Amino acid sequence: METAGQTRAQACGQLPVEHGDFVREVIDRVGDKWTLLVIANLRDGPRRYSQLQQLVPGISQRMLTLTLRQLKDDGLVTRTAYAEVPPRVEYALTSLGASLLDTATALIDWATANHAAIRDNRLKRPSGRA
Amino acid sequence: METAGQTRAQACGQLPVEHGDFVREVIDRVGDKWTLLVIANLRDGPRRYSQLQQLVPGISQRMLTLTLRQLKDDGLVTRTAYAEVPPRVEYALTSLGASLLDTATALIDWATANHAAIRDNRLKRPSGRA
DNA sequence: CCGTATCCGGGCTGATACTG
DNA sequence: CAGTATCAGCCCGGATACGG
Repeated sequence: METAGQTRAQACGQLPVEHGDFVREVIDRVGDKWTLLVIANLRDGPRRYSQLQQLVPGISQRMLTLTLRQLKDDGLVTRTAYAEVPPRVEYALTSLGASLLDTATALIDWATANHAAIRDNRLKRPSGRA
Repeated sequence: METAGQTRAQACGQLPVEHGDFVREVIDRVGDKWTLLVIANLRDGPRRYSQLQQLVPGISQRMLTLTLRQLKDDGLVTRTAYAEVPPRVEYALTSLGASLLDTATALIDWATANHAAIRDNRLKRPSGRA
């Protein structure tokens, strides 16, 4: 289907924004409330469930589980369960997940660098915002 | 809450993922359904309202307006209305918006390059997902 | 320790209709 | 052309309680 489609899409030097469908599908995933943060926290290697819960401040068990499962289903992380007495489960990025890590990091960096400016602007130009 | 607790959480040259708050606030904005696509479509210069509506396939008037207004409030785009007989309004990226463009483009590129792989993985490893 | 299941509310979203 | 207004639906996401 799209194996060759995307190749020629950007042949003109433009961004392949035209396939809003694919992009939105992925952005919707990546751009949801926690995914990016979880991925970013796996940058330094495998993490345990409880570790991630601490690393991502406000996340609930439900959301962590859901995010992790989704990530695993999408092939971005691996899940390894050790059948030990105190159960231990580790999550790690796959190569696919790692490839997203760069972009994710960039986005987080941008957010960190510019969130103050955004807030500032938002206060200055109230055009009906809540 | 976590007002002071997270501030000193890092300090070792790591990514500032610890400020999940700011990051999430921005990611939530940027990562919503349409923002990224709209921004990407402003890469080549100012666009008119109706142009954007065509450029972003499935977007509704409501969502385009909302996204645009939000973007304007956040200082990522400018809105210029020309008092002409057929009303004309143009939207353009600010420097702040342009600085996000790089990252946005990277994310879109990633999505374009890997959406097939993700779909593939999703079909192969059903752990309860559709 | 690592999840899962259920309840439930809020906000985002789309469709439609109307205005300057 | 470029919005605004309203309504109804759906999914996200948090809290809680329970299972392996």
